[in-house]
Amino acid sequence: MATLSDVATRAGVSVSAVSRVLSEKPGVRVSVATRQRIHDAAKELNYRPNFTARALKSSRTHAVGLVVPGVTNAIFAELMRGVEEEARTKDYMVLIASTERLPEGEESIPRLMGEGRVDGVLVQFGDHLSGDDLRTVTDSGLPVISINTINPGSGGSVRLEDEAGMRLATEHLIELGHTRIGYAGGVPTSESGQRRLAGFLEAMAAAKLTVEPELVTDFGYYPKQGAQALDAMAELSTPPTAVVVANINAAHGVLSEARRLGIRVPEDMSIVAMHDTWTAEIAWPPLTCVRLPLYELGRAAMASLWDNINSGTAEDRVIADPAPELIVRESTAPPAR
Amino acid sequence: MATLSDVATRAGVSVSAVSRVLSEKPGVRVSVATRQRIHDAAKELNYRPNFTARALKSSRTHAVGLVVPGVTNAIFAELMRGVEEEARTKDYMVLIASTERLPEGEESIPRLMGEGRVDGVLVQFGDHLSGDDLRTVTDSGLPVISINTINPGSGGSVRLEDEAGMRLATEHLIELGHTRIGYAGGVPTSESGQRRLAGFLEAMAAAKLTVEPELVTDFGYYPKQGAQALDAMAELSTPPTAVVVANINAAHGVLSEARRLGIRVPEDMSIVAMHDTWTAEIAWPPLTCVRLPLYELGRAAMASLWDNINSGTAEDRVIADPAPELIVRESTAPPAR
DNA sequence: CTAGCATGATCAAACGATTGTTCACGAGTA
DNA sequence: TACTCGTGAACAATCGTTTGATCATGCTAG
Repeated sequence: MATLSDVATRAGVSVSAVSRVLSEKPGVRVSVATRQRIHDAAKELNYRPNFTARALKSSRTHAVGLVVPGVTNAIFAELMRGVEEEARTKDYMVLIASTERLPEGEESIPRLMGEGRVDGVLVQFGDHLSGDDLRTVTDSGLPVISINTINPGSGGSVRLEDEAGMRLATEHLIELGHTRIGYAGGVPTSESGQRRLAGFLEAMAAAKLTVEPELVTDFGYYPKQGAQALDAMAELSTPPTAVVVANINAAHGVLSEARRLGIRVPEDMSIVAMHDTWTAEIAWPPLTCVRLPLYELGRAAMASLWDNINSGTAEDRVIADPAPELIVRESTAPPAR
Repeated sequence: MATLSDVATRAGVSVSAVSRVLSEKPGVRVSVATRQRIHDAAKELNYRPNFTARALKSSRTHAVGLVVPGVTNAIFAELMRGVEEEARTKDYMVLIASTERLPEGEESIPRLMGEGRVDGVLVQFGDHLSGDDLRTVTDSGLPVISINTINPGSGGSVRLEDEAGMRLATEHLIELGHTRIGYAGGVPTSESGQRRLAGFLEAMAAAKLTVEPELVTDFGYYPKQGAQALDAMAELSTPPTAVVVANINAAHGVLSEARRLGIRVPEDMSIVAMHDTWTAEIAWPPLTCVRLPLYELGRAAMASLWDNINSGTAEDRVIADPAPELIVRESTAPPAR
């Protein structure tokens, strides 16, 4: 709680002298003696610069906002870990803003962005964020990096190779011998969802397999919606022998629902999912997944935001290293026959 | 980006008038006409009070820190959700500080607390936080609420009924007919760990069952450590027929390891775990758990911190509503014979 | 007619740090 | 001796809000 002027008094100098010495700017003219006295006084008083004062003067808060659809899923956790770690190296703090269950008319996003609380924002648009919210975010004038979506307005983005990932997943099923393959995707308005679907369709087309419309669903990425997707497919006269699920959270829902419906995985139906979080291993059966670098995505997002804050550059980056990788576990097998 | 003085100019009044009107303090004498003009001007300029300036003047940042051992687990997620939601009702923001993989000598905690960035801190001590860290936190003078640990220094705490929870879990196994029951606990220095162990021992004593020392382990709460615990028990000449795992994350590790060792759950060994997160349902077999109110714990923690910030009161609360509840799934069964 | 007072608004001093400008002093030069 | 210049440090304004103190005005009451 010691202030600059406390230190100044104790060292017998002016506050400006203390400020200059402690901030260690090159080219300050202070004698060795006073420099020493200032350092001593600061140490004795356990001086720490007051963040709010600094932020007011410099209009830099050294904090960024992370806007996410929800915090209770493993994908968020991985992403968060990457963001957190990169933020630490940049001497930044992370403010979480979850859009989950936001009451109607709640304006926490505009407030987060409009009050000068953060220097920039990382946004992962969920399925349910409105165009209004999007506009608020992009119109704020703050540096924004959108995660896994190309931002229609200004601002940069970081993305994964969704298309390649889904191709990999689909090819795996095709190689196993499946021909009637279903797709459980996200809501069609989502841009990354479109890329994932494209990857699936490409792989199917490349193998000269037809994709029947009723085998392509777009309920969403939550477990419940995965369950819905499976329900829809199970009702068909000839259900698919394998399903590509565009999100691992939804895949967990698919698995639960399969158990409920008495569909054996992988004997009756193979499941391959997008994203490889730690929950893939504890699931039953352990999920065959495509691993995309979520942690690196988080790091890259934070790094890009930092660049954007400090130099105004805004680029759209694709995180391709490490490359998408198929992790084969026990939820996929050749079709029964 | 509009400031008070921008609004003042536009409305043709002084900044102080604007400040008083917009902050809506009772007992301000401003005519209806100017009041209206001020409101209009503020709206037209889309004025938002600058957070840093406000924080500097009032020494209130309307932000709290949440210090946790890690962000990639479902227990954190539940807790976080509660904290977040309560914070929103109190008009507070949450800053995450993970102590996971903190480089040696990293002083992010002292900085978080010493620079006036937050009005208070919520701390969930993990297994690996040093006494030094603890002292830094309690000595900072900031309001602190510790989560699921009684804080040795000042500051309040919120806890769960760990003891009752473990009793419930153990009694479940006893009722199923198990007599040789193992215990996979957290590191012995953790206070909540001691309470959990106590609950286990009580239930065993009440049933007049002996607890052999080699059946009680204390590796920790991470999946890997759960696996270690199972390894240790499996090596015994007579392994237990059931194991109480003091943390669901560790339980997932136990399950994986059991699969690796060819131990069938629940046929060869029953597993019951503490905490009921969403991962319990996707595990194989779905885990029998004791549900403790983690979400409510998060809310209560934030609410207590708020009280502490605003009135200086610091109490130790036990969150007993809803009461611990046994959720029976498929990882427990009567002993084979 | 003027002291007293309520009303409505402005002034100005903080909060703590940063930073361009100024100042005092002594050494070096003409 | 007078002037310049370099050095080491203090002065003072500023960031945007808050808030106690002050002030101008018109009205009531004595």
